[in-house]
Amino acid sequence: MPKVGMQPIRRQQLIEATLQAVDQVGLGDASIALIARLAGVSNGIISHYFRDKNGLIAATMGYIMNMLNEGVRARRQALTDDSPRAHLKVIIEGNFDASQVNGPAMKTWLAFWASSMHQPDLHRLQRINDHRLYSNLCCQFRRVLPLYHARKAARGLAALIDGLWLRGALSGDAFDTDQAVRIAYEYMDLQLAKQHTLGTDDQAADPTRTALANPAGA
Amino acid sequence: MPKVGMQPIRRQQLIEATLQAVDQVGLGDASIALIARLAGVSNGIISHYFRDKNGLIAATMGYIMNMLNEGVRARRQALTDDSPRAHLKVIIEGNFDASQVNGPAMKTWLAFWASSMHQPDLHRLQRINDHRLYSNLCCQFRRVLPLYHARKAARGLAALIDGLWLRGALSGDAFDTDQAVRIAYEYMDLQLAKQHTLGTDDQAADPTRTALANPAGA
Amino acid sequence: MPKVGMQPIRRQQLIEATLQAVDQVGLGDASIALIARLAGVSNGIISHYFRDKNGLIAATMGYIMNMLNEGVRARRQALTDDSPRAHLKVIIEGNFDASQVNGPAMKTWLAFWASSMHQPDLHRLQRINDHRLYSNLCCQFRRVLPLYHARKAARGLAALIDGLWLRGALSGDAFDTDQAVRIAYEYMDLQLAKQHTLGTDDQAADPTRTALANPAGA
Amino acid sequence: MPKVGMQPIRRQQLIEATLQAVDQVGLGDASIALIARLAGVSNGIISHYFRDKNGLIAATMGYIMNMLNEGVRARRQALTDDSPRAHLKVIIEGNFDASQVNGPAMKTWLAFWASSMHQPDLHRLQRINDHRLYSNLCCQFRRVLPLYHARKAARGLAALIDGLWLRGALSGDAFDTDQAVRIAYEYMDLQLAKQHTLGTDDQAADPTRTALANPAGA
DNA sequence: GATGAATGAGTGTTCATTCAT
DNA sequence: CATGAATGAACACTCATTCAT
Repeated sequence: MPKVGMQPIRRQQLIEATLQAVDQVGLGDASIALIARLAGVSNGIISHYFRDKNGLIAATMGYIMNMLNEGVRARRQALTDDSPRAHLKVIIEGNFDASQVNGPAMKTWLAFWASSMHQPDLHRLQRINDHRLYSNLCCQFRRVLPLYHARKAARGLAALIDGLWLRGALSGDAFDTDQAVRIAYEYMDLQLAKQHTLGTDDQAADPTRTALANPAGA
Repeated sequence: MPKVGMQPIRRQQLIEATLQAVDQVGLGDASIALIARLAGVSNGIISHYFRDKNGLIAATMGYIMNMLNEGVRARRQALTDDSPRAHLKVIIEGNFDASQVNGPAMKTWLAFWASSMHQPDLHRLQRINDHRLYSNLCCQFRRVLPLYHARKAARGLAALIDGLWLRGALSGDAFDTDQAVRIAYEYMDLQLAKQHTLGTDDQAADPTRTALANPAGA
Repeated sequence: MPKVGMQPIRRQQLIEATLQAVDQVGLGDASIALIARLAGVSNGIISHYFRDKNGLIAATMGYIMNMLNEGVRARRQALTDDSPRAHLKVIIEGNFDASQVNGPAMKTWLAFWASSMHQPDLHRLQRINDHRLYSNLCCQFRRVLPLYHARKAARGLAALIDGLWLRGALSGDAFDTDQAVRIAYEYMDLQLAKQHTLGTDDQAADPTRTALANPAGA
Repeated sequence: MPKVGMQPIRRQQLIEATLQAVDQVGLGDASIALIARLAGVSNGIISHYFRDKNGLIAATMGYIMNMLNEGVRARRQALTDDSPRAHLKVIIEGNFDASQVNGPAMKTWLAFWASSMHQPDLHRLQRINDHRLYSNLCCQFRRVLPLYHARKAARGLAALIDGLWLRGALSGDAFDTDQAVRIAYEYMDLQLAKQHTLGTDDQAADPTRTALANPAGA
């Protein structure tokens, strides 16, 4: 029963079977045979749609990352308030979206991270994604904070988001999204509060720049 | 060249070879044959000292975790200042100890996390370790903060530490320990600063308890 | 050279290679690699058709047992005489059929028996087969003998058949089918001869029943 | 704690551990390590007392066979009646002695038979034992039967004894010694009864000789 | 487009054997 | 005598991949 236009359907079918397989047995034991069985297709078809197993895994990660970005994008579009705080909240919430805190997604992320340490193509994907979070956060903080502090705040908030996600994923219990979001909000607010004491003048506020501009310490 | 009393030497030798192998090719591709070759011993010896591959991996993780705990313990012992802030700094620094931010350790941690999602024994090890960090932090925050805030601060700082570590590990660049420590210190200080506005009286300070005690909002 | 519909061909091919391997080196040393080599296929194909080595061995035993049953069935079908004696002769002859007294079959049976002591699935197969011989014999003896004597005759003849087969197999020499059949016939006839002195009335003929019916010895 | 005169003790200790191991996991899985553990000694000692594993197994079989012969010998010594029937009963009973119908012995016999098909030294041991039973039976039958009939009776009774033993061993249930002995006795008596119709004159009684002497059938 | 037969290298693991202590 | 450390080949089994149909 060969059909035309099956490509996107089959691809989606196989990606979802991959997530299911990783959820059940982990990436290491998610064999082509298991994935094909879960998808209800033959082994051979995978190489037809995704060159090889790595291709399928990369596509699966791309799918999850796309879900993440979509979650943020959709929330941003629904936004009426254009304040930095509103935008930051959107980013935080998007990172704890239901699409990211379910079993298959969490297990796949962890496996992906481990693999990215040894597979250049996955590592590239990983860096892009990591940078996007930092960049989005930094961009918003920058609207109210001097560059140095915006960067530090963005680094901190990105790490806090990832850390909350990580500890939630590893706990084995259901993910407590509310608690995670609350902690992230608080950090965001503490950073935003600096705007009232610092201004946005970069040079005055950046201790490293001052130090570098005055190497003699005079 | 069989000798008696080789057990501790061989075990250490094999654990180090495992770290080396994981560093080079990842846990998934760290075969018994590769580890044995790196250790300069035969394949068969591994089952002699560690029942099977899982035993070796569990022992390797135990070794890394022990290094982490030792790093904190040693710093704490060298402490002259008994303040919560000093203790918290020790915990933060210990978590970014050189033994934890090198390639082999970082790759092993990531692989361990991914595996712990599907191996009950590793998961148990993982939960113990996660809880230790939280518990240590909470214990110190509790000395100056009401319980609710101490818990929240501990959860936040634990997540921030893990997140900073994670993003540093995944970056692929050399780990910027100073930057990580600085961001963690700042979070710690922001949380400790609450002690001047909150006191340590639990019930007054806990918003959830207040809300519950006053459900009608009167 | 992958083809469709190869399953029955390959299965038969592999079963015959297994018999050949057992004949050459014994079941203990009949490795997957050897069997595959004898069959002229790759190692991996075995798990494709028979889950694992046990599956192949069970299938091989099933094949031999089927040959045995077929041997009896075919002889029975060719029968014009419906007497118990004729049927018993058929069973005896079937058990010394050429398919059962050749090297591969004899060695496989012996190995199977030894294995059946520790493998529940093989043991079940073994019991079914053992019971079939007894049951078939008993059924025929029952037509002319009281139940108690029919059972005893069937037990004896089954044991004699198996014992003749066993000693023939272990001797190392070519199997002397004629001698074995002659001895079994004689036992059969000695048992059948009882019909003229006993009748077929169960209760009168069964010494155990008589004893039980008359416990006081009156 | 090296002692003198340990040899026979250690050998016996290891043979019993071998029987225990075969009973528990079968000969195929009875590793040196397991046997040594069951005996409470080190792996290496086995090669000290029995060249290698085959040596241990051969010694174990020799031990069981010796038990069998001892069982017959002891019963014969206790005999007051010197009749052929009494001697035959002794042989039958000895073959169903408690030392031969327990789990370890039955499993070891079966494994031994299977191995004897491919190991010349075990095969030799096996033939000697098989022949001894036949020879003992034949010797007694010969006292009252012509040679041809004595041989046939001995072959039949040997087969019946082995077959009863085999089916009992394979059944998985407790061995019903009484039933087996009863069936064997009956066969023995049926054969002995021929003495009243045949006499002991070989030539008159042997149908094959008669046939050969009279090839024309006149 | 889709199947599943077939491959063969690679895996973890077991194990009899050796031998320095 | 006795130990147990060490070896390394052999094992069953898995798996991504290929390809004729």
